[in-house]
Amino acid sequence: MNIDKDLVAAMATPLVLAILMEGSSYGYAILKRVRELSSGELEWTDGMLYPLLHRLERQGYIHAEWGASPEGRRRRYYQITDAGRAQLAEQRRQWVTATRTLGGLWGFAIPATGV
Amino acid sequence: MNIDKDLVAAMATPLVLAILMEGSSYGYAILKRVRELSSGELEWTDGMLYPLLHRLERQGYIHAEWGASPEGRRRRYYQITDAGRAQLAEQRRQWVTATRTLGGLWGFAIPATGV
DNA sequence: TCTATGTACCTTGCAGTTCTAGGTATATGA
DNA sequence: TCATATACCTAGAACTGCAAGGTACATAGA
Repeated sequence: MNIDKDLVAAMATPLVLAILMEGSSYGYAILKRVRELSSGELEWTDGMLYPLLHRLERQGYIHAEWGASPEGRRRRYYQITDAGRAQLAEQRRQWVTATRTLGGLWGFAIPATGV
Repeated sequence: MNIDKDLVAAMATPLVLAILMEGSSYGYAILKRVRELSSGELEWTDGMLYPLLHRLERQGYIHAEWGASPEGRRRRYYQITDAGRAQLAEQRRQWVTATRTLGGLWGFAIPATGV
């Protein structure tokens, strides 16, 4: 399928934050989770993800610290912060608004109970 | 509210094409329709819209011709083409996919019947 | 007749972003 | 010892979006 560049950009931040809501994680695992969640339709490269993680950290939405895998390879674990949770809620609200607007023209709607 | 830059970019093309599905229109009117549809939450400037219209025309999704308002002012009327209708359907499909992916994490879903 | 407001369209330029391409390193299994 | 998977990082070329600025005319009101 291949999702449009603009739509991928719009999804990037909420997707990473939402994944970190499931529990702390690290770059390589996030990359695999994205592929899994989108059934392979989102093909992020690591070169796209790492700069995003750095930016989210700079913005205070996530917090990072070094750890290690069971085999001893270094990993940089990320967890979502309070600011990140607030940001995610805001993005969710915006996404719903956008989908409502388009949905009105397209003939579908997000159920009110889901919002 | 103020919607995020990336989300605005992702909505732009489908929104314009969907508005033109309602019937041919022109720049200034499209701008007002966008405000109306989003209940004022999307504040596009004309400096954003006109380049977009030109791009969509270049891509063959819309067709333009000069006309005039009842008062005699020139207007550039746009109508959606077959390619534009196909593109709109594709974008709709992508939007639904994206919303499903995020919706799975966020706990809402687009009803299957609406797709 | 002058001014303000709404209608209507257009483009340049640069500030900002993005992601491709390239790099490092280690564990495991064949 | 070679290939593959894991794991992370960055420089900078390439792109792009949109704020700002420009033109023009109709109408209403002072």
